[in-house]
Amino acid sequence: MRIATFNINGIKARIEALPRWLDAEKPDVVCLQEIKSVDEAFPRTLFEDMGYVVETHGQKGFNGVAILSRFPLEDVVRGLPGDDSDEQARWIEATVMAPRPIRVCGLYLPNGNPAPGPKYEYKLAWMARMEARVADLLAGEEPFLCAGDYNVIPQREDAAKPDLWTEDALFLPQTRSAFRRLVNLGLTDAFRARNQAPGQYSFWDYQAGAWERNNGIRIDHLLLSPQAADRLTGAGIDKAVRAGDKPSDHVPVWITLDA
DNA sequence: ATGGCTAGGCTCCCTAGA
Repeated sequence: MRIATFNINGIKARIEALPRWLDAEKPDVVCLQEIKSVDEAFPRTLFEDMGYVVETHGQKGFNGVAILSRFPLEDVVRGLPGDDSDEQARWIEATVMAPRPIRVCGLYLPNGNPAPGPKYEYKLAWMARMEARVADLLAGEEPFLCAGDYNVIPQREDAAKPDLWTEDALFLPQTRSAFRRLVNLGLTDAFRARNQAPGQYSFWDYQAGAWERNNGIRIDHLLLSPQAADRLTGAGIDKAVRAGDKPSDHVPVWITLDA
């Protein structure tokens, strides 16, 4: 089973590129971020006609997450628990009813720039809430994963020019520390478990020829619970998608699981 | 002093992204 995460940077803008990639790679489950659409405007029938079940958690203009799945989705939760006043659509979770079911959490973690400031405080608070949610899920000792745009560069080798990011909310020590706390609860960074080579990125800025110079960062991650990691058979980044027509600034990152 | 572009709002410039 192949499970992917893809920040599409707008469903309307990716109305051709997303189906093109789905046709080519045929992932079983996809967590989408930055759909930038309300639920009613999401072109769900396009994906239903391709054999996917569609669950969205959108909002007007910005943010917005969704899950596409070839298997039924059950027990859908929209919004990250822990703060009823949070109106940003950045979290959706559901149980994928594959032969061996797995809980999938799709997330779009706040960017946090400029730091310091209220946006950075929101990012850190959001990460603390996610840590609490993950701790709850771990207590269940069931397979689950958290897939999405974390807006976190975990290590120097995850950026082409790490020294340019030292003051950035994606790479500040507090950000990386919060990410480590999450991982150290007992999750596995699936891509790094399978591939230790540097220079492998999931985002390239539209500006300044970042793609042409391979000036990228690795910020899209799939973190696996122990019971999910037991089944991990592969992981990769669909880098070529960035060179396609009208690309997102992110590319899909995927894993394969046993059965 | 500086984000070299892209996307969406309800626009003819603004916010936001990373």
